[in-house]
Amino acid sequence: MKISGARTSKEIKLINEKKEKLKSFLREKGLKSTRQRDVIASEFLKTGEHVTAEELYREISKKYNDIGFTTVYRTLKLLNKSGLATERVFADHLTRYEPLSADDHHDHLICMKCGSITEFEDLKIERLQERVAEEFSFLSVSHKMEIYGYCNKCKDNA
Amino acid sequence: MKISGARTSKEIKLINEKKEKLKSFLREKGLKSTRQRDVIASEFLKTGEHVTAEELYREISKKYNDIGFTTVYRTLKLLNKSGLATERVFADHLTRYEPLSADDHHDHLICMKCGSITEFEDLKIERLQERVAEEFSFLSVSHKMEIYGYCNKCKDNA
DNA sequence: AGCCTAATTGAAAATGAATTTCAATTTCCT
DNA sequence: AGGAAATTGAAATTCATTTTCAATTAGGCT
Repeated sequence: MKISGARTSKEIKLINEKKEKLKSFLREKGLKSTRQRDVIASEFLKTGEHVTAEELYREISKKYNDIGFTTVYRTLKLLNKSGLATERVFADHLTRYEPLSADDHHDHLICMKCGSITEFEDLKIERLQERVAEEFSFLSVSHKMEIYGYCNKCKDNA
Repeated sequence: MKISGARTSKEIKLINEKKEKLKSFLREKGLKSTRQRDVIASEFLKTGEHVTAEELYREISKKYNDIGFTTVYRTLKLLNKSGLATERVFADHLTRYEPLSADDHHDHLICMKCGSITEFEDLKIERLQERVAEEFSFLSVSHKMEIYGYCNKCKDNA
């Protein structure tokens, strides 16, 4: 999990934009900006990965000892509602969150041995999905696609 | 849930073939054929739907009052291992099972309002998925794809 | 700056699906 | 039929998720 480390100024700018978006969302809904929400959003946006509430909580606990699991859990739900995160459930049944940008529609390759999750995006597949939905007169809102198997590292040992 | 009702002789034949396949699997593994397993497999294969263990248990309870939930649960796991069922988790986090034929690779359209699940199959998408896997030197075993949105009935009321 | 109300926090409890335990029962091999 | 091994089902357990509730905090309003 990539929590900290060097970051380009572009990445930092994006994160700050997202944090502003969260603040607007809170103001709009009459909710409050708190230190906890700020810390959790920052750490979450920095990970860029598919974290569970538990994982993010443990990571945050290393730096802050006064932020509880429940708050991390609730803040992730909040980020989801505000459009900054998506909630996903893979085959292990755990709820994972990942930062979401408006125009990003990626899918996942999931290694059944080491559990690594690799993202990919394929516009042709997207278009075919839209066509399928049309065919069934279905109004598509979102989709998910996962390919399960063995990653490059694990397939040799399997 | 389509549990009973008129069935073509072709459907009946297919179900019987699958039940034979289960028996071979049990024999092969040194496991036992029991009345419960037979009833559960029959009812499950007849549904042809995406049932949870709970749903199938309730359905079976209408006819049989001596088959427990645990046995239904365990038999579904067994059917999964024997290749007669697949286990799937959709966005509601529940584990669902559906009868599986060797050459059937379908995906799902899931209505976010009424919860209806429609199957579809698209060979072009399949091929593109394989191509993506190759690109990442990933050995693909299975995939799942779900399109979430509103079905024909629900989209008008939404 | 202080007040006040509503929102937030976090520990603990509750929920609920999935899984395991265990004693009684059943299968099926010999 | 006899016996070892597998199966069953009720109940207990596990574990992630969600809710509860009393104490705390944010931020609009004087």
